[in-house]
Amino acid sequence: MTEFSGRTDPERILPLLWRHRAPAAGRPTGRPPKLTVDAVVAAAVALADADGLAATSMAKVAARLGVGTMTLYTYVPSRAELVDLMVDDVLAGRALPGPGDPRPENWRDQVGVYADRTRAMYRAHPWLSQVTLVRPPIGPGMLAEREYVLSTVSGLGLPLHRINPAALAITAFVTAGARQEADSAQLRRATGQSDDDWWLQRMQLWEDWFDVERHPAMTELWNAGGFHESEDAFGYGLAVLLDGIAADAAGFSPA
Amino acid sequence: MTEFSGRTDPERILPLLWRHRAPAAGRPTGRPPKLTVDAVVAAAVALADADGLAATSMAKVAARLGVGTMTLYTYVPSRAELVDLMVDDVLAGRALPGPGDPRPENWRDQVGVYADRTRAMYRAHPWLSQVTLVRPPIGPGMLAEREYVLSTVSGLGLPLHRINPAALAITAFVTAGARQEADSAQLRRATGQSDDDWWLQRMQLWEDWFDVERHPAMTELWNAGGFHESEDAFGYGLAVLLDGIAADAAGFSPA
DNA sequence: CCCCTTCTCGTATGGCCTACGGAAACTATC
DNA sequence: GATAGTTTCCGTAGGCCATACGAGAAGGGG
Repeated sequence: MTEFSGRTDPERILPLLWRHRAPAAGRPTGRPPKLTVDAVVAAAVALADADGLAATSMAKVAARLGVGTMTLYTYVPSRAELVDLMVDDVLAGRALPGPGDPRPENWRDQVGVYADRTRAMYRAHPWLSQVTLVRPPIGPGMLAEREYVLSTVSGLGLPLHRINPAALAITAFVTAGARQEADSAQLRRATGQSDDDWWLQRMQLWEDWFDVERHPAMTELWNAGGFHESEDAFGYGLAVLLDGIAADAAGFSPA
Repeated sequence: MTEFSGRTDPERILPLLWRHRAPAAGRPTGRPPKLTVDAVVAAAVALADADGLAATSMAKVAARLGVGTMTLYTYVPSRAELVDLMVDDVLAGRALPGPGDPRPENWRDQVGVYADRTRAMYRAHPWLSQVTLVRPPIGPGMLAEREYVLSTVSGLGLPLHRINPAALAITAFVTAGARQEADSAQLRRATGQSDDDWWLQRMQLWEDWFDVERHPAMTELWNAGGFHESEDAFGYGLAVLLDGIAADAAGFSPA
């Protein structure tokens, strides 16, 4: 099941995301902490990378750090906040070019940088596909992403009310592809079977169940070999999506 | 966390998906069953619709049917198979036009039918967004979807190796949108708070954290009002994606 | 040496899936 | 009507999970 980010108290999670410590005015001190928030997040990310998000229980993260389970609750209000912190951490890890940083000139290549790094992020942290991002952690990583993608489409000449939709469409498509790849990798690990083997195993039973009459388009494409030598669907889809956005923008430029 | 479909033994799940009973040759009979597979699946879907997939435990499904928990294991090998059956059931529930059934003439409208019914499906069954479909149940519902989407792009004149990628890109984009909407609906239910309220609550803390210098494109678009009167991102994105596919196909047609 | 503050973490509760195996319910046969 | 054969029903038990609560430990400042 998907973990739901975005259920966390903003007054508590925002200072954590931006790593603002409490003012600590009189600093009365007390027992010194064994850990830091960063150490907890890093251990959780490492565990999730290795064993998946379901295996990233509070008990296992604590064990990896050599402390008792309940100690974690000193650093993080609950597991939900920990997941938010993990997510923004890896989002920021893409290190997308900020304002003033060097980037490709062509806007399509700029989108390419975003797509490549996002795919790499999901490959390194496939558990990310288990966390919905409809209410994302409002942290540095998430804001850097929005800034970068918006900056790539801002100069195209789109009308004002289409700039954000275009950026969101690009993000949605890129993320969908990266998530499918991540889910695939996790299944391969969990089952020891590749996607190709999985489909092959089912193809052997294909003729028992497949009704040619009800699926003429599939059958025709199959017989013509159209499933075998397919182009990469996400590369193709992103290319034509960008074509469509560019054509839309061109319609508003002076001819 | 996402539930992983596609981990199920094909020899057991395929007959269930297609509802082929064992031959029952000598039919020795025995104690008559209280339930059917369909009844179990229907109860599980109803429960998931109402309370979400996490709340759809074997114990709760059994309770809803008035039987002991372990009784369910007579009908389905495990919870994983039950989820597969639930998924194919609701996929088939879209009742997409099959070969010979009436459908819009224009291919864009045909895709529109697919998009609208898929969105409606995710609205009715938001738990679907928790199940990855990279190894989907090979059942009637899933095959009907592939057949329909492929049939809409088959007549465009695309080269053979781009027909399936185009169909997959459409599915990926439509599904990504529907899933975001579903996640949003689930969060609204779980928290009692709409997305707008959620963002508003965080906007109030915006100035404490947001650095204008690092986010010039966002800032400019915000000040110009580009976030307020935004067009629907998924409607816009699907339109330009189809534009891009059509333009690609036109490049192969005789001029 | 004591107080104050902070961090540490054992225990306990209520849930989850499902392996196992005995009891129950039905038909067919004698 | 008894018995055998077959199938379905389901209680129990074990090993996971998050986290509320509160007692005790470990520092600094006086």
